Amino acid sequence: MAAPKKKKGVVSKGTLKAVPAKKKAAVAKKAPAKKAPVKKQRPQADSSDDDANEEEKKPHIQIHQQQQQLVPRPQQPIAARNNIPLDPYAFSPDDEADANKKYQFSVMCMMGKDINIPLQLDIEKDAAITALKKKISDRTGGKLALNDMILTLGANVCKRSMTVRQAGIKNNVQIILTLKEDLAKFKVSLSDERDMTQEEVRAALQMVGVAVDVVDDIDPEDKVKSQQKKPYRNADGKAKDRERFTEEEVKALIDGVAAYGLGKWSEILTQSFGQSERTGVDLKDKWRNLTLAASRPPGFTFRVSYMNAELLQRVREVKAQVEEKKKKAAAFRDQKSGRSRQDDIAKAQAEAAQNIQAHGDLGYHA
DNA sequence: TTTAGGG
DNA sequence: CCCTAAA
Repeated sequence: MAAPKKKKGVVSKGTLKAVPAKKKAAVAKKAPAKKAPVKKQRPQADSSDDDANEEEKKPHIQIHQQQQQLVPRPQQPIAARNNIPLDPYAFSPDDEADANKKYQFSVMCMMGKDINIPLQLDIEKDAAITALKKKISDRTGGKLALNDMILTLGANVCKRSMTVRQAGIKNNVQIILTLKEDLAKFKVSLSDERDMTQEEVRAALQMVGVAVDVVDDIDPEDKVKSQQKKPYRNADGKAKDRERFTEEEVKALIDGVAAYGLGKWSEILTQSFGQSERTGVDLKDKWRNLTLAASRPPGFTFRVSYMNAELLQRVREVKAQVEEKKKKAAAFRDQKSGRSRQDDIAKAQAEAAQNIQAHGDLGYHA
């Protein structure tokens, strides 16, 4: 643990891991400003489309390093698919009731103010909302992309981060499907990313001709904790140029955790990552996100293609293995030092009593 | 300096 | 990714 590792400073040609070219500019401009008393200010979160702030690259300085090929999203929004002669609104639901699934319900496709297409669906209760959208998409022959639709149940938006059950979906409920394109037409917006009040949702839906109740009958136990999306923007409002972890880096991290243990980020950094812009904190954060990803419900869609079932399974295994090892190590330490949790408490209390015995009254009494 | 967690 | 209390 005494390897001289430098972080932001030298930027030599990448060794093993990806050393993105773009970050070099950022480093270069940050180094000299080492002592600038610049006050960094948190960008006021403007919750815009989370997909829109990816660009803003720097055309210059781009050395010949192979560009990280951006992994395309599964499907493109309607606006981008201008080459389909078919009317995206014209699809007929073909029910094929799989009566053995957990929840069966209907989806009313509110497209425009008048078009309502009832759609019978069923889905596992612990599937992700995204999986549900995928089913709907399939029914349309893929003409409707996942990102085109917003699902609501009453005055609640079914967020992509929720499971079907968490969204409050039950047997025989009716879900409303509204297209983002239509929402845009009416100058309103609904988000399945951030939290919205029921009133906001109700008002927005009303504008596109959908009336819903504002009663919340979702079991509190099934509700997910609020997940406010972070801005991911610099103080100047421009998109932050973050470096996505490459598949190679992720695998190096997983192997590193497996090899050196949980929390050994400095170690992993020096041993499993060659010259890299990453820091131990980066690895720690990434591991946190990886384990979170590994706990996502089936059907959850990730932004990068390498987050496949196999990789996620590996994360789960390493996580379990490493956490267990750490727990046993802690237990061993306690045992070796002749202690136990209970003993610690007893000992502390004894010491406290001792102190009172020794210095107890501190001469405060008359 | 490195970790661990919340932001 | 950032910020920072603790270790």
